[in-house]
Order: sequence, then structure tokens, then C-alpha cells
Amino acid sequence: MLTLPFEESQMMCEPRFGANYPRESLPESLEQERKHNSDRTNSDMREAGDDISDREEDEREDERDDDGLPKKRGPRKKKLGKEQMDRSRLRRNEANARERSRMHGLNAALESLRKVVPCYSKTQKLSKIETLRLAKNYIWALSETLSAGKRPDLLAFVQTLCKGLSQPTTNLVAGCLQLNARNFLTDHNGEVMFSGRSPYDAMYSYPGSDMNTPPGHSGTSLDSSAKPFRHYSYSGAYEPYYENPSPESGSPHFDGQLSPPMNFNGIFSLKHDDPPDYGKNSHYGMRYCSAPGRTALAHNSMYRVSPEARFPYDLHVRSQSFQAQGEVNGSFHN
DNA sequence: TAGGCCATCTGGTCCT
DNA sequence: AGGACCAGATGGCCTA
Repeated sequence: MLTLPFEESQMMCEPRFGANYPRESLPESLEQERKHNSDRTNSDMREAGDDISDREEDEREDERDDDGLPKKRGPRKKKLGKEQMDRSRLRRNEANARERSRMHGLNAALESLRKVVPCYSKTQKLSKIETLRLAKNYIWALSETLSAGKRPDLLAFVQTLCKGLSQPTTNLVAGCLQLNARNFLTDHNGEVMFSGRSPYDAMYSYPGSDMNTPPGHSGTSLDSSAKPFRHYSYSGAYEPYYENPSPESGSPHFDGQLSPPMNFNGIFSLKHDDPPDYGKNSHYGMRYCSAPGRTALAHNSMYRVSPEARFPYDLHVRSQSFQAQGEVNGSFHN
């Protein structure tokens, strides 16, 4: 079961999400709106448009065809009296204010989501759609990692994260992980491609491989320019666990009590605007955002890179038995 | 300048 | 009846 870790929990549990988003008292908000409207050309145009449409309506009434019949046929709008017009306008404005408030609530929730998916950056915000996609991929990747119950493959993890994302976002995510973004290419269908060696080739040695050369940096015959891109299939990784062969096919189907990870940001937090000091940190970049509401699990990180490891090829699970899961669940199930 | 993203307005529909 | 939700339209801003 997915819990709501942060401050949105209350908001999200409301039957009408966003309904309780702090909004100005309506009369004030209307006052503000009027003030606001005076600053916004958009609204100016709307208001002006209303005036124009009213005028046009009146003018159209005067338009008649050759037979002298009004050009505008069919049921006519009832002419509203001045008071009714005002009341209608007032209600419309109130509805606008509510709608704005609702959207602000939605955006606030989205902003919170941005903070708990990888690569949160205040300066380079993910778009809404990319945030949702990344969040979905993130949940999928974490779920897969948990259910696999074994050492995760960082490259596969990142590729899952990047699946369906735009190239800039893919670059951002890859950049967050300090992977060579050039290794992650997105084809026309949004499928993540890998140039050069496949992640598995990179992860595991095989005859003829050059394990000293990172993918994308190969100076051998495995050079990406000489070798066609290999499509990295997810089906092999996911099929054992889910009915759906890939994240794009929908959400994983959980039979029973397989909870998606709660908030793994503490485990796998990647902060774009806070680059790690690679030379000094053996825990390479798996930093923890200090955003409010986050539980620091720095010392319990699942994802570790051993000091001697050449990132990103040797990513260790701290505990094969996933003790961290319990810790995390405990941390987020207050 | 085109395209992407976003905020806002708006009218329709559904629900309480 | 009124509020929430939704989708379409529109215009502004930014970037390649």
C-alpha cells in the first residue's frame, strides 16, 4: 500500500482533492481578482471580450437576412436583466477563483511529487508531464527492485526511470546519476535505447569485453559508432514479476501484499543542484535531500558504491535481505 | 519564429 | 442549487 508520506497526505485524502486548498475568502479574492485583472492583459482581454461579445450579441440581433429574418436562429439566450447579469458575473468570478485555487492545490501536490522523485531541482524544474512520467517509472523501478529481492542494476534502474521521458529529461536523470547521458538515447517511440554496450554487457563480463572501458567510452570494436544501437528490452526483467511486460504497459499488478516502496527518496535521493564531491565521497552522489519532511536515511542507504568500485558499474545493495525496506517503512509509517 | 509549457478563463457535467 | 471536476480555448513566457 502506498502511503502518503508528506504534508500532502491530508490534502490527498480529502474526498475532493484541492477543495481545502487554502483559498482567500471569496469576496476578498474577487477583490484581488479585480485588482489582478487590471494587471493581466489576458483578463483584460477576457473582460473586453465579454463586453465585445455582449455588443456583438446586440448587433447580431439587428442583423437580418434578405427576408428580414434574424440571421441568428434557434433558441435564443434569455436576455438577462442587469441584476441577473451581475449575479451571473459574480458567480462566474467565484467559480474562477475556486478553479484557480484548485489548480494551485494541484500544482502544490505536483511540486511535492517533484521533490520525491529523483533529480529534484529548484532551478530546473521538470515539467508536469515529465514529473508524472518519472514518478511512474520510479515507482515501477523501485517495485521491481524490491520484488526482485536482489542487487539492483543501476543502469537498468536508470533506464527504467528514463523510459518514455523526453531526451532533455533523460539527460537530466542520467546527469543526476552522473552517467554518461550520451549512453541513453530515446528513440521515436520514447523507448530508451542504449548506445554501445548494453547495461548487462557493461555490468557483467563476457568474452572479448573490455571491462576497463565504460560504455560510451569504448575505443575498441565496441564503439557505438561501429555497432548498431541495441534496444534494451525490459521484458526480461519484468516478466518474472508482473503480468505487464514493461512499465509502459501499465502499472504493475500486485497479487497480495506487495507494497510499492513508500518513499525511497531517502534511499535513492538525487539532488541535481547539489553535486556531490566525487573525489572525497565514497558514497558517490547518493545524497539525501534535506527538504522538509524527508527522513534522513543516509546511513541506511541501500544503494552504495564501494570506494574501490568504478561507478556506476558496481552498485551494492547494503543488505541483500533488504533490511532497509523495514527501516524505510518504519520511517514513513509514523 | 515555432513549439513547448503554463496559468487562467470558461462552459459543461456530475455529484452532494 | 452550488461546488468540484474536466477539457477546450487562449495568450504569455521561454528557449532552441
